[in-house]
Amino acid sequence: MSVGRPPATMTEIAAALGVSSATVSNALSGKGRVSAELSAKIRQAAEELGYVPSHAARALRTGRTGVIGLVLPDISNPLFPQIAQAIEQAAAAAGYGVLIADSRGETAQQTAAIGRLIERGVDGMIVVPRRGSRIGDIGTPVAIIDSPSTPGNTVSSDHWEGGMQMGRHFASLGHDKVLLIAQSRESNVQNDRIGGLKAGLGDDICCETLWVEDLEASQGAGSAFGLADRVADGFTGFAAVYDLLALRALTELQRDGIDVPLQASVSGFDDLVWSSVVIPSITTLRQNLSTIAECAVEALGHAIADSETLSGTSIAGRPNCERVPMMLVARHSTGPASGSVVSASVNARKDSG
Amino acid sequence: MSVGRPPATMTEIAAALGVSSATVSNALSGKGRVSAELSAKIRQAAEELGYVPSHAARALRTGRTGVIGLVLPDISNPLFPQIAQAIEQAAAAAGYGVLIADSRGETAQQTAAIGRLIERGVDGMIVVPRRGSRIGDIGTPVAIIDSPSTPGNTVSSDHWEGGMQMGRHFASLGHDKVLLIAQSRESNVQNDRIGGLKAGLGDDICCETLWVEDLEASQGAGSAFGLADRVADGFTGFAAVYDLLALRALTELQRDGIDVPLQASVSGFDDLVWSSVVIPSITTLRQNLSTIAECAVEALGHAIADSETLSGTSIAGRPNCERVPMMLVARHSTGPASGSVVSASVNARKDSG
DNA sequence: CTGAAAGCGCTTACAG
DNA sequence: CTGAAAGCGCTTACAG
Repeated sequence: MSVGRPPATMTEIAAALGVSSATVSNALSGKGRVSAELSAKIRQAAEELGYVPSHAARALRTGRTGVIGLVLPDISNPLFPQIAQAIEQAAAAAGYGVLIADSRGETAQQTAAIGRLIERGVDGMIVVPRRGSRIGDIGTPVAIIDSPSTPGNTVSSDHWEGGMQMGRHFASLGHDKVLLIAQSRESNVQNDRIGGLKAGLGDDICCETLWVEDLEASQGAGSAFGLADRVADGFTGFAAVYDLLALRALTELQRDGIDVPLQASVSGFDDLVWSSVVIPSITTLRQNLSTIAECAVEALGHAIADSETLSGTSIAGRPNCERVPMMLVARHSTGPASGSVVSASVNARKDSG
Repeated sequence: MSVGRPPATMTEIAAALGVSSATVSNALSGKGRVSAELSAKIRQAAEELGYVPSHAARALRTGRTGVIGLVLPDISNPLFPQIAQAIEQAAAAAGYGVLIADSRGETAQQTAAIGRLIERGVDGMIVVPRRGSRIGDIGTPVAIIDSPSTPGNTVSSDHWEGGMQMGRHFASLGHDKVLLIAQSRESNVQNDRIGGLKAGLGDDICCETLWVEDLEASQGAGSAFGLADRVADGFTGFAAVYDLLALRALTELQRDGIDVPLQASVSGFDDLVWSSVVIPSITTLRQNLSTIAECAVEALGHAIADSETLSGTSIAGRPNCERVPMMLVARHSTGPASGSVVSASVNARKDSG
């Protein structure tokens, strides 16, 4: 593509070759029946003249923009950028552009964001809903990334199974008392993870769940979790429901003079940057975001196709995407007995799942 | 907007009212001279019929899509989501949609990302360049967010001045030996921050810079920074050039039994989530991202307007945007002498700046 | 102040 | 296999 010259149009190619623009269109799209020779000549001319398709014209004519929207809740959850990146990749591969919309704050913002995208003419959208919000029929194809236990969910990681992996990991390391740390009882994702963790730990391990939400409500935000007391009570495992909580737990333990990993193990979920940056680095569970993104884009593509055939909206739904497996990333894997069980692999308890 | 009925067009409004579509267009855009009464009637009809403008048609006709591109480098830098959010806000307020493109990996990806956006017909784009890359004339209006010392920079925080604030903060707390922790010598942003830190600390305070890059080259990634030794050497201040490094420093110190903030102070830059989540929370410098975003969008808007008048590209450039101030967020502000100087405010040394 | 007309660049039946 | 024609919905000179 030479800089400076404006991009050529189909009409110009047609004029240069003495053919009709319909033929140019057919040759370039490969749809109409155009002879191989002419087709080749046209393709070459397009190349030489620096043809760039006009998305606007195509959109006006076909009613499809080739753009999908991505609605993300408050950015304060540091996982979302990675989702955005994965979606952008998958969308680009499928020929879609991605228009972003942020729905931080109230649920009303989410509705507004969706409205803006519709006005811009997106062919469909992928939404990661705000906690506790339901995305109804919005008159446009939608794919939803939330949790398998959410009604209307299109694609998500298998948070429950992930929790189970982590629970088994703790079990295999020989922990007897494990504290589960979560933040919101309203979060489907967190509830799934907690459920899985309990199942993975099994009946022989004592576990208790600390809901930070309650803690902050009663003592004000920013209060410590009181983990040192738990260690005194015999807890050696601390399994947080996402990495930020794990980070909080780790630093609080360290601050209070508890040696991690010698006296306690800490784990999180999502494998965000700092899980591996912190010393000691923490064990976590990585989501397969590229698969999730691909599933979402594919499902949305189908929904878009369907919405043309059928009349109205269609919620995307495909098999094999509702429970994308997560991957355990074991980092400081020391058990309670000063590191003697370090390399034990995942224990195959059969009492659950 | 009633669901189910397809959005009305200008032509339909015109038909319903028995006027021409040109008049409808003029009334709705407020450009042409249309009588107040007719104008009101048209606006009302538009409302009732559920008029939604066709961006595609407008784009085809005017040659402008009302969409700008946002090119971001590797997401692994957790500041970028916040930038993205701020840009989306500012762009929406200015009537633009935001198409994202990710340029992780090689510089070639950045070029490819820019190309994709141009093909999609964006009116212009905002790019946060990859370290060490230069954005030349790309035939489309561009605004660049980097650092004041980068040639071609459009808008950025005043990283140098921010560094100076932080340096003075350490000075005011009475530290004698401060270790500066940075990662890449190629980063303009990091160099600016280091320069400012040194100036803010002044000549009386001993400071040294640890380049982690060198460390990893010689000892492999993931190696400890050896900060405990520094404490033994009398260092009490640890000023990292971004929060992730600060986090690493904090946990390493704590792991090695150093009490923060009693024996050492740790600070970062950017005020990312975890700076306030960690215990103890760390002092940092917050960028004014909404101002930066607004400046970038405004500058880009001017560049887009110019590019229609003049012939070719124009690089955005506006006053007052090249050095947006940063804000100190003091958290654990203890000096080296076991907390006696906790609440000292910023020291007004005059030996620099 | 209002309208008729052209045209942005493409695609899609429909003829030939 | 190829072309002429219409039209997607808007905006913009230009007449009236």
